[in-house]
This record gives sequence, structure tokens and C-alpha cells, in this order.
Amino acid sequence: MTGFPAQNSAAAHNRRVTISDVSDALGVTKSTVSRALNGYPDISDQTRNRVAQMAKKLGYHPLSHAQAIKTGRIRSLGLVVQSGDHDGSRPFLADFLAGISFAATSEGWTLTLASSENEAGTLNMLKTLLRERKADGFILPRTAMDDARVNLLRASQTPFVLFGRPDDEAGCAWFDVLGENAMEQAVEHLFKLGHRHIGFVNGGLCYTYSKARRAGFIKGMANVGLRLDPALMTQSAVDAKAGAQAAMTLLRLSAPPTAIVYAVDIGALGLYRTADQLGLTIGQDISVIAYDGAPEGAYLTPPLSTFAVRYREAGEKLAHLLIRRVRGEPPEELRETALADFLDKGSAGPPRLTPVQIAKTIRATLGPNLQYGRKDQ
Amino acid sequence: MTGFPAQNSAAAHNRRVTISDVSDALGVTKSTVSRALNGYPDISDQTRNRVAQMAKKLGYHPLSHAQAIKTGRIRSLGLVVQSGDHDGSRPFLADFLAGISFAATSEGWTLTLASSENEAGTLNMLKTLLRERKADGFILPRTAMDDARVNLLRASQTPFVLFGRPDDEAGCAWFDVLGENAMEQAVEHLFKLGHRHIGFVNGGLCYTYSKARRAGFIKGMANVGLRLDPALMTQSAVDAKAGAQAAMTLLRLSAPPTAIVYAVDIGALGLYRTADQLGLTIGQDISVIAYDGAPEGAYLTPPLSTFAVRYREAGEKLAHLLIRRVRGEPPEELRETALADFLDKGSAGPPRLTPVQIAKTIRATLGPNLQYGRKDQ
DNA sequence: GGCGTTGCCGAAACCGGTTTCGGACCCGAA
DNA sequence: TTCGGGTCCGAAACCGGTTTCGGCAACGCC
Repeated sequence: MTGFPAQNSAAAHNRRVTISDVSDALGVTKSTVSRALNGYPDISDQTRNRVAQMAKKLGYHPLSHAQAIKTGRIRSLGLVVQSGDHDGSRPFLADFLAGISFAATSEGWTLTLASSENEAGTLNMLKTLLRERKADGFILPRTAMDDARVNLLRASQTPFVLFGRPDDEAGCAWFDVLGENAMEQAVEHLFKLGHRHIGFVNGGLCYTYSKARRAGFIKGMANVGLRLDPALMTQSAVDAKAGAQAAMTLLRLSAPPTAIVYAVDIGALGLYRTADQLGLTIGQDISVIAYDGAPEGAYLTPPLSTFAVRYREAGEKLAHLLIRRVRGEPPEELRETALADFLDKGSAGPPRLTPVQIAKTIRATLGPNLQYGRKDQ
Repeated sequence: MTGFPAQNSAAAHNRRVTISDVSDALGVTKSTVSRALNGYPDISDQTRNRVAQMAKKLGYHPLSHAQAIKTGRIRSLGLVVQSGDHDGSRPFLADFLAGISFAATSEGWTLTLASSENEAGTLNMLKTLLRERKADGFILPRTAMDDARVNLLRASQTPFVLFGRPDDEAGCAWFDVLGENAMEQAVEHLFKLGHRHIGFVNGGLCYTYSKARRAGFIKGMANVGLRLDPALMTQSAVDAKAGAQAAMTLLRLSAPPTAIVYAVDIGALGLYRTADQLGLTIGQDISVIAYDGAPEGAYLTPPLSTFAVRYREAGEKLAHLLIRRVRGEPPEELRETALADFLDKGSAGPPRLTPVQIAKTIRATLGPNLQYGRKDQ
């Protein structure tokens, strides 16, 4: 000990470098080091520099949970993913998490992740994480209509940021991808290809995105001057099975659509099954454009044309927004949006058949078994 | 204050309940409460009960990072997922994380998640998390051959548990699914269907699982008495593109296999493309069985027959193992394995063609363009 | 009755930081 | 010279827990 510089005594014992090691090495007190490192104004530039250099030299990194005990901030973002509801969000999870984690790391923050099966579980998880202060704020994926998570966090004064715009914007920060814009483009794209009978299969009606995407579809139809046929837009699907049933319902109409816009890729996957059963070729007899950019769609034949969301970017944006929110910026200034990228992969082409011809093809395929559609019920 | 029970003074001010609130309410000291709650033997049963009841009544939950400052343990599991290398692990990430998170929560722990692009990034991330003690131990997915993560964590005396058996078992705890067993069964299944020419496409050669799966394939071939043809087992693929190229190589042989075993589902997806190009029908002209249970495979026609890994269960097991490891149990006692479930979905059927007929079919499809296989190169 | 145990709990130090408060020092102005 | 006002830093309290140490009281024992 005697005679050895302080930096060696810590390193030699393989002990972590504490703030005292730094202050001792400089002959100042802990408080000076702390204030110097945290940008307090009552520290001279000279001292500040000396402290910074010594901290670097010794490899001093403050323990965030030691800071937290006094400051209350632990520099961690909270995220509760709901695995049970529908698998619409699963394929992108890796990208989404990578984005959040990357952004968090770049600011010296970490990500605390939890998962739950359903809404009640999510709320419990939030309460637990809140109680133990495992996170300074939360990223809330999949904004729902009257989102219980928002109510909870609002009540407990916890910072949060939404992925998706809420219906009640008060006090909310968010990042969102403009699905309405995509749906609008989808309709216009199909119209240009020659389609005049276009169906719409929405996504989860309890989520706010479905309202936006539906509105976008309607706007697109208005843009190109097509009349809305209510029978062609009553379906919704958040998984392949429901997507298949929705397709069946639409295609068994006496005047089926020649193209269908799906609000969710995973739903559109079901159309492939149904089309196979009904003897229709996707991209020729029946066109489809969906939304999300799910990897599953890329392996189908033909690959699914979709509006791909850059989930990694979404994760990054949300993380940065939340950190700013935790630091005190008002939520009204923390609202960003982006556009999805259209990937024209081949599932949408010029209509080869008229609605009547489609119906005829289906009847020909099913033959005498006209009850096919009811079989699964 | 005066006259009010202690429990109200905390609740009324919306302040968090601390250990002092509990001790004051009982007229004992903090140390008594702490020791009572942590099971120290020098506390009478009567006092212990009184403390426990009061803690519950007041809703006292110790702050894990306040404990951590003294104990060094923060009750958090660390996980660094490597997003950049190959997407073989992405589809199951949601399940895997749900499993870890569920198990962690059930024991009062949380999950700290980070991600990185490559091995160097992963190591840096581990070092960072280690330095700031954001986790008490780590779950290491995808065990590699001479795993740098293991070396790092061994050197820093940090508890860890591997998903996948390591080549050097010393000091390692793990959970693994016996891929060799699955590959063996795959061969036997194909043999029973009548296949006598079976190809093998391995996965990532830098990971330990590939050695096991290859060994399983070889064992299966031996079990049914088939001769190993080296030309049929030199390929490997961890994504669809490589899987397609591997399939192309195998199928353009003068004596192509009638069935192919893929070590990784995502690789097998490529076979669907190649088969389509070569005019072969999967499940009839060419059979395939793969491994992982990737959701992508379920949407193909025919759906991919695969050995599905229960990733959620794997996550749960790993979390529990790691917690036990952090608590001090020796790694030798923390080694578990499980089997994958065969899902016979239709991509493997009796061979309709002989190898020679397959070659002929391919030539017929490609027509004069015999260079097809080289086009992409 | 004196004495060593044992059971049980309080007092206080401690963990690694942050933050408040006050005081030493220097400067310029009165 | 004195005084007011900055500048800059040390001393010490504090955050919410854990852990060491020591002491009191009751007990059994010779």
C-alpha cells in the first residue's frame, strides 16, 4: 500500500474502481469528483479536466444502481412484450429489440425486458417493474384503443412512449409509421394495375392502427374514384387462419374482389391457403398487397408484396424518444412518424379475370362440394 | 404525523415504502427487519412473523438496486443476442425471451437484454454490462466452437449458462436440445419411406450444434445400413439463399439424392426455391426434413416437416439454471437436455422418382440452359 | 450465588454514489 | 482597510438497504 499510487491498489486486488479511488488519487474529495463528472457549474475547468483524465486513466465507471439509490434513475428502458395476444408482432421482434438496444447502449442505457401472456399480465408486470424501479420509463408497443397501460403509467407519473398513436393524445409521446398512407398507396397501386373491385381485410380492431389503416384504404378508394362496397371491407384478421377465413368469405361472394388489401401480413398469408383451395393463382387471378414486411411473406410463391416497416429504426427512435422523455422534455415535442417502404414482390398484378370469372373458377374447382366454405365451421 | 400510524404517512405522501417505514411501525430497527426478511437465524420466529406481516401490510418491497450496492447482486439475468450473424435464431426469439422472462419473473428476477451485430460487439457488450454490473450472470445463446464469450466470462468469474453444449465443458453449465437425436430419427424416417439416397445440409459450422447434428446424421445412416456418400454431405447453409445453393449443388449431381436432411429450417426454405426452378415437387420428387420448427416453414406448400424445438421451454430452463448458478451451485450439476418434437407436415413422402429420373426431370425443365446452376455465381 | 451459554436484538459502520451547506480564498469597489 | 460578492471546494448528511459487532437478559450448571 504505502508508496503505491492509488490506481494500482485497486487494480492489483481486482477490485472495481470506485469514486473514492479517483478522489484519493487526486487528493480531492468524492463530492468534487462526482460534481465534476456530472457537470456541476461550481467546479473549475482545470479540476474538471483533471478529474476526467484520472477517471479515464483508472477506468472508473460509476455503478448505475449506486447512483440510482440517490437519484432514483437507473438508466434503463422498460419494455413488456405481450406474447399471447396475436403473433402479428413476433417476426419483427428481433429487429425491434436490436434497435432499442442499440440506441440505449449508445447513450449508456440498458433495456429491461419482460413478457406476458395477456393484458392483465402486462399491467401486473408494469406494476412490478415500477415498484422495484427496474426501469425509468417504458416503451409501449402496439397502442390499443383505450390503452390500459397508458392509464396506469399516467397515474403513476412514469415516463412512457408509444409505438403507435393513441386515441387520447394527452400527455403522450410516440413514434408511429403511417399505415394510412400505405393503405392509400396500396389502393392506388392496384387501381393502376386495372383493379376495380378491391377488398380490405383489417387487422386487430382493438388497436389504433386498424382505424388508421381502414381510413387510409377508404381515402385511397376515394382518390381513384372507386365506390366503397361495404361487403368488401367487413373482414379482419391478425393470424393466418383468420386471414384464410376472411379470404374465403370475400371470394365466395357472388361478385368477389379481384384484389385484396390486407392490413397485416400475417393475415395475408392465409389468402395463399385459401387461393390454393379455390384454384386461384395469386398475383394473376387474385392480387394482394399487405403491410408489415414480415419475413414469412418472402418465402411464399409469389412472394408477398408488402409495405415494410423498418422495425429496427422504430426501436431506435422509440428508445431515443423515451430517454429524452425521462430527462424531462415535454411529450408534445416527442412525437415522430415515418413511412413504410413498398416492396413490390409479385403478389399484385393486373387482373386476369373479372369478378364473375373468378366466381366461376372457384365453382369449377370446388365442383359439387359447394359447401366447402362451411366445412371448417 | 403525530398519532398517525406509520403506514399512512408513507402512503399519504405517495412515497415508496422503505425498510424504515416497516421498522418504525414495529418499533424495531432496520437491521432487525432486514435480517428477518432475509432469513437470518438470529431472529425469533415471533419477530420474523410480525415483520413479514407488517411488510406485507405496508406493501414493502425492497429496492433491488439498493440491496445491490451492498450485496453486489441485482437479481437480473443478462442476455446478449447477436442479430448480425445469421437469421437462424430470429424466428424463435419471441418464444425464447418469453420463456426466460417468465422464469425470471417467477423468481423475482428480471432480464437485461442487449444486442449486437457481431462477435466483437457481443464481447464489448458483455464487458460493458459486466463493468456496470447490470446483470448477475449471462445466458449465452448459440454456443460456438471455441466460444470467446465463455473465455471472457470464465476469466471474470461471472456465472453463465450456455444454450448448447460447449466443446470444452470445464466449468460450464448448459441446456441443450439433442439435435443429433433428431437427425438420426430424420434419416430413419426417410429410410422407412423408401429413400436410399439421402443428402445432408449442415448448419453453421462454427457452432457446436453442427457437429452434433452431423454426427446424428451419420449415426442414422449407420443404423439403417446405408453407405455414406461424401458428395451428399458437404454442404451447409444458415439462410435461405445458401440453402438454395446447397440444394442446387446436390440436385445437379449426376446421381442426386431423393431426400435431403437440413440441419436448419431456414436453410431448407431455400430448397423450395430451387425445387421450383428445377421443376421438382417437394414431398414427392424430392423429400426434405429439417430442424428448428421455424414458423416460416408452416406457410409453405407443402409445409416443412421439421423437428421443432420448444424455445420457450429452453428459455425457462436456462433462466432457472442461471439463477441456481448465481446462487452458487456448481456448474457440473446444472446441465440439462431435451428432445425436439418431430412435426410431420408433408414435405417428406415416399420417393416417386429414382435419382436418375430426378436428373432427367431437371434436364427437361432447364432445357438447353444447362448452365443454370452457375447463373447466380 | 456466581458464571458461562445461548438467544435475540440494537447500534453503528458500510456499500458507492449524490447533494446540500458552509467556508476559505480571491477580487474589486468603497 | 474593510466589506460584499464570486468562485471553488471540503465536510457531512443522505439514499435504502446489509452486515458486523457487541450487549442485554434469561437460562442452565456447578
